[in-house]
Amino acid sequence: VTSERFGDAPFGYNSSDHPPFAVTVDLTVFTIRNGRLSLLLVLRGEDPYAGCWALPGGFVHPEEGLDAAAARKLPEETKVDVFTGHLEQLASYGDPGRDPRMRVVSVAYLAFAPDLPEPVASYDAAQARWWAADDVLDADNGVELAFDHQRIILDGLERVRAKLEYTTLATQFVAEPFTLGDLHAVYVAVWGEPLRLTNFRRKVMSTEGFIVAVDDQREPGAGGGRPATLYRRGDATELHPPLRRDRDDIRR
Amino acid sequence: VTSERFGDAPFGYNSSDHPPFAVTVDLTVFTIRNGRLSLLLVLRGEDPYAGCWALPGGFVHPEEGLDAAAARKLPEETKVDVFTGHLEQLASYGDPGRDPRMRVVSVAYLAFAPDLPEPVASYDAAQARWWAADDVLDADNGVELAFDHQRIILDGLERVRAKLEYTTLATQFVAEPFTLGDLHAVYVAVWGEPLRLTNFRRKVMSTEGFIVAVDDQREPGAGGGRPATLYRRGDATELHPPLRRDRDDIRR
DNA sequence: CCAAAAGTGTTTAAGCTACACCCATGA
DNA sequence: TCATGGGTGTAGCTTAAACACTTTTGG
Repeated sequence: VTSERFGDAPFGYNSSDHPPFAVTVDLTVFTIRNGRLSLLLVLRGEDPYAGCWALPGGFVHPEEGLDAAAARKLPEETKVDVFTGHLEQLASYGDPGRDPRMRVVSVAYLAFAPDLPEPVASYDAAQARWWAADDVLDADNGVELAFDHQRIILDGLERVRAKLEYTTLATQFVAEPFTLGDLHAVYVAVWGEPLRLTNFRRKVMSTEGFIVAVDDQREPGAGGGRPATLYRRGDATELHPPLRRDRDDIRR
Repeated sequence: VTSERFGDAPFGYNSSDHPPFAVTVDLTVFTIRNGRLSLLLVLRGEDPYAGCWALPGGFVHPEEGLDAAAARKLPEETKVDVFTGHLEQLASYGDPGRDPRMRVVSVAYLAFAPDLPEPVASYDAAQARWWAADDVLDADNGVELAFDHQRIILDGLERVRAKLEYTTLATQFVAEPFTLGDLHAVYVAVWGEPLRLTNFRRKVMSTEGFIVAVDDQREPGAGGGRPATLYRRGDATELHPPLRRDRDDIRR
């Protein structure tokens, strides 16, 4: 079938060599909301998986790169004009049967967003919303996920957690300028463990280029308290040595 | 064009929504040969890129998962009956124009192989061979690479180097049983830096489940010397704390 | 003055580096 | 016995965890 699809290619293949696949991008967009690591999901209105929650995404266009497709969908889905944050490829998922309609290979992307407005606009209500990652995965909450998106979300989560260890990407979760307490809250939310602020401060400050102080500026404490120094993101992208989390699954 | 390709899908899309792509897997197979980190390349006989070296790979079959496609190609390309080693997804590459014939998305895989026989069989000579990674990339050696395979190789290389830091995958480069010197040689080859054997030993031994001693067995020294204890791979997969390399590009 | 949040100092433990030294084998 | 590669002990440095303490604001 449809071997003429590539008939104008200089060296004609026939379609049995390269059956056509649909290629999509799926976005795992993470942010911190109310002190919890959260991700954006959209409610499916049509079968398959009508009524289930799914990662935002869409088909890759004919003349568009994979990264470009992800970058195009990102502002659309988060309802912002320009997306400021971090975007990277996560992994690809292409099991036969993952979409009952046809053979689809999905290239998943991982995005780090600073706190964005809840996308529950009037008519859009319940179509797209932020979910706390724990609530999505703790199953008993009745969140049903479409396709193999649970697998993708789990992979994305692990990547986020790992990346905070050895990169400066935590700063992509906070709006500038930010305090050390803000940054600390990101780590606590993502790793879900206490993490002493006092030693955290020392480690962050000792990594040159992680964060830079905004000259002499301060922020009044909310209900009293000493004003914190304000910072913005530095030039560094990797942490050496890394910030380490204790993992239950691995004992030293 | 060819919208009937998916005409039998329960919810008819038209092809403008999901133009067909070809999907391939490309393999970056790494091993240690003569103390150097090496990878398998095949010589292209046809245009495009005839006479250039390329990563082995091929089209994903219609009813085959991505991992399955990579696992199928791996023994074919390395000319072994069963591939023992490590295989994981690396990343996907889908820029328009990366293949001049048609739109191809390639899912690259990364494989760790113990030292395999040189695949230069008689009639096959110069069709596929192991290249030292440095020689492939140092450009002046006249190795021309097909497609965007230089990018893929660079990504694969960085992944190999990083993985030795925090996983036990170095053991996948040596045949069992092996000595601590063998394992040390893997790290030296991959990282390309001295690494003190004496402290390396301590770190490896202190990580429970990294390697386990083969009961009392020893190997005669080649040109004299004390016989080394023999080990096999343990159950552990991750290293805590990691083995750290010093990186030039990043200063603490 | 008190509560609250920010930030510093200090003790102690743990890990890592470097280097000296001992062990077991072949020639 | 010497050369060679395998393996251990240990002193000293560096990093990190824990916790007590000081600073600066609002009420």
